Amino acid sequence: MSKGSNHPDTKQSILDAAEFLFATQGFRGASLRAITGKASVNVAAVNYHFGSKKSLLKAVIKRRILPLNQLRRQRLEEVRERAKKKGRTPDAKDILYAFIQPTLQFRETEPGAKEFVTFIGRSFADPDNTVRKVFIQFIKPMFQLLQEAMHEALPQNTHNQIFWRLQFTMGALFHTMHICSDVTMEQLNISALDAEALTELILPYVTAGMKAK
Amino acid sequence: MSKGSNHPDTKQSILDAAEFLFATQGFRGASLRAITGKASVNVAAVNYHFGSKKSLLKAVIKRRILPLNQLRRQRLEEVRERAKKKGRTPDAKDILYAFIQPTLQFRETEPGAKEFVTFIGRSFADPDNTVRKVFIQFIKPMFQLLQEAMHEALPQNTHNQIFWRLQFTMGALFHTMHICSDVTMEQLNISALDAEALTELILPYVTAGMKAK
DNA sequence: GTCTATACGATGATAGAC
DNA sequence: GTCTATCATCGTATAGAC
Repeated sequence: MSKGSNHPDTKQSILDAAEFLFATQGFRGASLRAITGKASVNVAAVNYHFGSKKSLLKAVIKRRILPLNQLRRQRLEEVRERAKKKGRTPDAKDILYAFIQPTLQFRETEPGAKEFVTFIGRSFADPDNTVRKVFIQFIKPMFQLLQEAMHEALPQNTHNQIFWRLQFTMGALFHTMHICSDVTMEQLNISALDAEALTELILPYVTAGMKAK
Repeated sequence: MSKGSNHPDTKQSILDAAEFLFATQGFRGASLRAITGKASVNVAAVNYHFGSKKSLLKAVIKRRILPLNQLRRQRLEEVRERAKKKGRTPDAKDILYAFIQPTLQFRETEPGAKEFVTFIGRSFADPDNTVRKVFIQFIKPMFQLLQEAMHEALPQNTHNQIFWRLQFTMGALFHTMHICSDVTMEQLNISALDAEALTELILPYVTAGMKAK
């Protein structure tokens, strides 16, 4: 029997290993050799299946973020529809919940998702331009949707104000997401919290922030 | 005359170049060759003057953060003293202003500080453990001071609540700091704001967040 | 088609001779 | 202080085995 061949699905193994290592070591810090080593496949397998390290990054992000974005979009639409039926403007808190809850809940849905959440929490601040670009590409349409919905909820606020306050909200959320990585929790001496507890902590904060003054 | 010798201060030149490149390319992305090239000194000068790349990082951070932390500490003390004299508890907004205003203002104090602010905004989320560790080491005592002051301002809130809300605040602030880098501003199509405008935007948000419910 | 072994050229940090 | 050598490690390309 050979060393590590006959994988049920090589691509999947690579994606899983890459997701974990990107999250813990960063895009630059995770070498293809480390990734393929963890996945027990050959070094060249990445280039065969994905073409390049950059394309692998895109695949890692895409696999998780497309379903996540769809869920967030659907939740947002529900909030807007419900408000419309009542002839009212949507509530800021409901909009924020529709975006934040699926994000934090996602950690607990399937194995590996935890690492992914840490990773995207860091991506926006990643020093590597490649990572930031790919990430912004996926978050941008979601952010614009959020902006529109929030403008309906807070019509008295200027576009500029809503834009920046949503940025602050993203900052708080991303920070929470990457702080919840095992390594960082240890460095800061925090005990673990589940998605529900985290949501209950962050939601009043960001809602009050958005509605301030 | 030789190519690049006879620097007024080699160490200073290296620190400046490293600060800029760490901020724009990240710790891993900025090679010693790029740093010494930008500083017009020999490749080996870093190892001669600082010992290693890691020690250079510490020096870069230390140079700016020690005076910044002292200023923040002093501002915080002033707020607490002023409240004590009046026989009242300090106001949450004043505490947050004492921490945030010097941070954002710092960008405009001296050349190079702008890059530094971007850099520390990113450091907390840096995938490289080295960077995170050094950064946490410098921010931790400041955070604890903030926590104490905030507990005086909001005695009805639990320690856990104050801890997390301050984390959200840090998230919003850090995100703002690294978003204000020239590259990211371009990627997001935002126009530049000065420290005063930014402070006026973020302060109501984080204050309302801290006081929520 | 899928996967492995191996090699290539570039670039990384650092150390020793001067 | 500088110059140069060293040695590890990077992403990627290729040739061939199953």
